[in-house]
Amino acid sequence: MSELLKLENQLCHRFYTLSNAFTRAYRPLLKALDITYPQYITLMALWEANNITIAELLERTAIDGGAMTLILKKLNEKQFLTIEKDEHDKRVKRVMLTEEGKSKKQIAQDVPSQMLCKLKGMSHEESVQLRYLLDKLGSCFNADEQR
Amino acid sequence: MSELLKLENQLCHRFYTLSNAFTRAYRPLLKALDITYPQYITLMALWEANNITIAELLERTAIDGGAMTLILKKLNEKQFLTIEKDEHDKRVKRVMLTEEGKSKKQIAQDVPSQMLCKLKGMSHEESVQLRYLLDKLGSCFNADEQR
DNA sequence: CACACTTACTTTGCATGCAAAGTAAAATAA
DNA sequence: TTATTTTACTTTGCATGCAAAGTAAGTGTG
Repeated sequence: MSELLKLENQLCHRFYTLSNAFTRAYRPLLKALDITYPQYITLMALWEANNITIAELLERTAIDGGAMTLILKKLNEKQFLTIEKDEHDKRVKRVMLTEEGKSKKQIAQDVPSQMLCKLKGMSHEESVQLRYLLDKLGSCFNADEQR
Repeated sequence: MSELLKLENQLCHRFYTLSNAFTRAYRPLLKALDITYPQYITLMALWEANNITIAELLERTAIDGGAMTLILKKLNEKQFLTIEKDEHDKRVKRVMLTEEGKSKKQIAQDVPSQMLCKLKGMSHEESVQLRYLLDKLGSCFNADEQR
């Protein structure tokens, strides 16, 4: 019967489903900011560390490089940030939040708590445990990429 | 400093990252079958329950309806399955594996175990615990959608 | 029976994710 | 210094994911 091939037994399918569920759940919350979920991740990275290179942004967000080019283009059009070439190394581009981009952080403050409200079914201990296991799983993939 | 907005603290970002990591990790494993990850999920659903409606397939796989139309078209072109209208209700379409589609299950047997090899960092207990927590988290979203 | 409503899918427009190819510039080697 | 290689990004082609609109075919109502 090959239990191994049952959809119910696939860890990957749970991640697939949950990741999509998160993206859908964030959409209405991000509507006020007029941004998509990957754009939100990008902004979070910048609110934490402004004026970083695109390479650093890719590192922090784990977003695809090709996609990032478009995301930054969108966020630039929306006046959230500017992009400038590094003076010393013209291959490098630096991303900087505009005042407007910085100010959006205030509005975004409510987003995480609103999301947490949707997840009331989980206790604090459980979410801590989940986070631990997710990071452990993540390290498996990272270790794999090292080779 | 708003700890809440730090990328490091976002559960959603872990899911985003891990889900993408899974998709990338599966790609080389699925190359022998010449299918993508969502196509693999679709086939797994059919190997478990053949001759089901598209609605049932959407239910089981949690794949987007619009995407499923294209996925089934691809899998049909690859001779993995056929699609026929239901005799009694012409709105409904039934998906059936071809002999070739069924036979691919044998080749796919190895995929899950190969993936498990990549995740050797986790113990059995941990993966069981992880699965429990993922399902619990999933039920939060499902409960939310009921409204 | 005619009209409104619901279903089961498909189509469309937009935004990624991914691999691979392409480009410009900096670092190295010869 | 010139050729080679490496970097940091961008571009391209293909496959979804998502919301919303569209279509065809049953259902339910009066």
